[in-house]
Amino acid sequence: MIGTTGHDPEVSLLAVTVDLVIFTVRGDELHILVIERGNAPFLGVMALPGGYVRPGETLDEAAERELREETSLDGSALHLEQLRAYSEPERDPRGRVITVAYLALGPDMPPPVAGTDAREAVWVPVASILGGGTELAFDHATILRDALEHARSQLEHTTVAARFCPEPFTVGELRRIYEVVWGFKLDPSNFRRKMTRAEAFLEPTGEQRFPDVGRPAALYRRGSARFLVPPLLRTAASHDDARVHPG
Amino acid sequence: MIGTTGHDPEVSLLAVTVDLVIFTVRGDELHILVIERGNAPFLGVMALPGGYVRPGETLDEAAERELREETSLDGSALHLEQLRAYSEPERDPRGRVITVAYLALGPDMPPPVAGTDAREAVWVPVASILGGGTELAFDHATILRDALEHARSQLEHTTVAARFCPEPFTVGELRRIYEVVWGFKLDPSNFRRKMTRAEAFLEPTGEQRFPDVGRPAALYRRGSARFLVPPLLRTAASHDDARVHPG
DNA sequence: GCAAAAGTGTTGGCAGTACACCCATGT
DNA sequence: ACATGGGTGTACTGCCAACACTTTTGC
Repeated sequence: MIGTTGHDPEVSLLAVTVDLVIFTVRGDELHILVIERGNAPFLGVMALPGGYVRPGETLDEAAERELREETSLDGSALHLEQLRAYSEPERDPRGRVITVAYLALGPDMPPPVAGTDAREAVWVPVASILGGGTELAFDHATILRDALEHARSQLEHTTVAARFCPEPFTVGELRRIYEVVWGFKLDPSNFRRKMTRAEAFLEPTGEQRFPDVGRPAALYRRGSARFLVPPLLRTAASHDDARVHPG
Repeated sequence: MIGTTGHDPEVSLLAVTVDLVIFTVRGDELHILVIERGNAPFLGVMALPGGYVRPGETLDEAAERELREETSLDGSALHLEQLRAYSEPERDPRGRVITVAYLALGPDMPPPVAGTDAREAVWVPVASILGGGTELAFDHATILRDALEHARSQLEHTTVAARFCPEPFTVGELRRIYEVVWGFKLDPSNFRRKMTRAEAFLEPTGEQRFPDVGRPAALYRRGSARFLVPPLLRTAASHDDARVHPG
């Protein structure tokens, strides 16, 4: 059915963009990097950073390029991963544009650069977007919801949570990442047991950090493992109460 | 950095295709549907079914259309899910073509249609491709590997395995799906316990099936649940061997 | 024909493990 | 206040045994 001529298929060309969902943990809230649009449509509305894929580059390269432009951090410092493609014909009022969404996780970063291009980038709490306090352009709210669920799931089975922590870090800091992303408290004792028993997840430095208050905490670096075995599952029991973000 | 004119961004248009990894279980082997290419490049080489995305349709619609054309089954009978995009500039020798891969799971289907278009579709054991016995065009072998790993992971956490079974089906048939896709034996007792206890996974019909040999088995239909809680994990212990009972 | 064996599905029990929950202690 | 460590009861699961139901085989 493709190519009714039987010779040259009816190749339709599409505009392709990449859009980035860049998560970080600031304070006790999950944040995402958004830009204020400087052009129509959605002039002045917040949107995910992104841009068109250039002829010679892969999608991964385009995502890394956009990430560098927005955060002035090289991709090696962050976890960057393709999410999925979004292709609703009406998702962009200018015409047919499909986008490939990427998920990026990183430690709390320096204030985003705003000088190199006309767009102003800001960190916004994810809760204020999902709660309706901040609108996102296009279908970017849908992409954000998918990215959040994917990130929450990734924390169960992989070691990416450590990418949120500047090295070296304590077990308590890593636990706070889980609590902020998942939205509920974890038992410190059980968490420590699982994390330290997981093979090649946490690599002890032998040093300690002395906080303003409380017992000193052992410091760790990221290990070589990419998967967390056994996984740390979000069980039904975990959701009981103790929401980090009530209301 | 996008749009050096500051007004009209340098929009590059790309050819976009969808490619389908259609899995089914035939006998005791996992099979995939492939077509023999009728045009250059890779003339005569096996490839994943797929085709160009048309201007008005979403990627999902394009994937469903290709699926219908190749299997003469509507999408409602199969599980169809987007995998990810592949975008290496050199993946297609004709020029820049990015593809979005889809994963389809379904019961053993009627012989694929070969008359409507010039392409001949055949079921091939996955093992013969991964083992090197059958070559695939483009980067389709990579896509297949990714799809297989994704399918294996999906069986752990979701109820998609039941999509391989024509209704009604027995617990033993469902267990064989897991064994074939994962490649090792499962304990019948434990498997039954987990599956029947999972909420809304298996819906008893009250009927029985009388096999050629052995005790009659209770028949079930797919329940409404989409996720399998608690998950059925591929633990290290499960990989022991292909034997049910050691010794 | 009848008994035994073989093959598959189903049920239940036992033991080891993992985890949620709680408590204790160090700094 | 927080990190760390340990202990206990419960739930889950791997392993195993027994039983149920049917067909096939042997005599």
